Amino acid sequence: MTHHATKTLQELGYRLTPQRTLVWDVLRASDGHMSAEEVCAQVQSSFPHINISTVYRTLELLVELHLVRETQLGPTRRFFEVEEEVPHHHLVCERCGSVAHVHDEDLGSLHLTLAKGQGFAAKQLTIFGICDTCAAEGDRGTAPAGEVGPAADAAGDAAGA
Amino acid sequence: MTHHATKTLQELGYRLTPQRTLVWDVLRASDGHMSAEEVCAQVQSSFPHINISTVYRTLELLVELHLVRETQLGPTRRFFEVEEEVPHHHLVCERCGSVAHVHDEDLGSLHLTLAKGQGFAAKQLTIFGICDTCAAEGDRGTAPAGEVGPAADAAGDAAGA
DNA sequence: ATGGCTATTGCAATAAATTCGCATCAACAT
DNA sequence: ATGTTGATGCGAATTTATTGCAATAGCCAT
Repeated sequence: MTHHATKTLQELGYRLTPQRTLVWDVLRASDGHMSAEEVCAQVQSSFPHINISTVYRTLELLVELHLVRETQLGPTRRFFEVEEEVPHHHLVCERCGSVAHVHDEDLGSLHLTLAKGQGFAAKQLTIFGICDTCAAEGDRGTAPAGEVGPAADAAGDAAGA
Repeated sequence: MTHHATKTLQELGYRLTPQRTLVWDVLRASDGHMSAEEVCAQVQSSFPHINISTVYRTLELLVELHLVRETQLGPTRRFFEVEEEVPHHHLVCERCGSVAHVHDEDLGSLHLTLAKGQGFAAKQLTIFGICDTCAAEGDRGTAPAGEVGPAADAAGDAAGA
C-alpha cells in the first residue's frame, strides 16, 4: 500500500491480494523498467510462493488501469514501468542496450508535427540509436559495417548478436 | 535478382542460393514490414522446401549487410523491411496496430535536440500512439480507460488483447 | 562439363517468453 | 464465522527464435 493504487483496485471492485500489492511495490521501488521475470524474482524474495503467470496477469491488470505502462524497448521481451505523471520516452542504445529517458517536453514540436502531418497522436516514443558512451568508444562492439563476409580469409565471426 | 543485393552477396563471398534470392525478393515486393514467418510463407509459395530457420539466418545476414533493417514495432515479434535510401520512422497505432511512416526529415530538430541534450545519435524511432482513424472513432476499441473492472455487474470483457 | 571444397540448408531438438485451463484458495460482503 | 466467486498456483500448451549436425549444393579450378 505504497500508493493510491491499492485504493484504485478496491474501488473498482478488484480484490486486494498480497501478490498484487507486491508486484506494484516492486515496480514502484524499481528505478526503471522490468521484465515480468524480474518482477517475479523480486517479489519472490518476500513472497516466495508467487507464480510467474500471476505476475503476468497482475501486470496486465495494472496496465489496463493505467497504473503501469508497457514500454517498447525491443522485440522478444516485454518491459513494464510505473506510469508517471510527467510523460517520458526512451532512448535505447543499439550497441550496449542501455536505456535513457527523455522528457516529453524536450521533444520540441514533434507532437505538433505529427498531429498536423499525419493526424497521429503520439503517446510513447522509443528511439534507437547510439549512446554517447558507445560513440566515444569508436566503431568497435557490435560489428559496425565495414568488412563483413563469410569465414573466407581471416574474418572471424565479426557479426555476433 | 531484383537488385544489386545479389551482386553484393557474391562480391562479399557469400553464395547466391535460391533461398537467399527469394527472401530478398519477397521483402522487396512487400510494401511494408514482415515477420520471419510471413517471409517464409511467402517464399514457400514458389519454393516450398525452404525452412524457417533458413529464413531467420538469411534475414540476419541481410541485416548484417545493411540490405535489410529490423524494425522495432513492439515486443513478442520481430519485423524486417528493406533498408531504403531515405530513412523513415514508424508510427504504430496502439489501437488498431496500423503502421505508418514518417520521413526522417520531417522530424524537425529532434536529432539535434537529442544529440545536444543527451549525446544520443538517433537512428530509428518508433512512435506509439493513436492514428487519426481510430481517434475519429472515439474511445471505443481497446478498452479506453473509463469504466473497467472485474466482471462485477454488466461489464463484459471490455479489455481484450 | 566435372569434381572438390566447404558454405548453406533442412530438420529436429532446444530454449525463452507468454498464455491457458482448471482445481484450489482466499478476499470481502454479509 | 460463512458463503460467493474472483484470484492464484501449477502444469501443460503456444509462440517465436536459436542451435547442432548431417546432407546438399554453390562456386572455383581444372
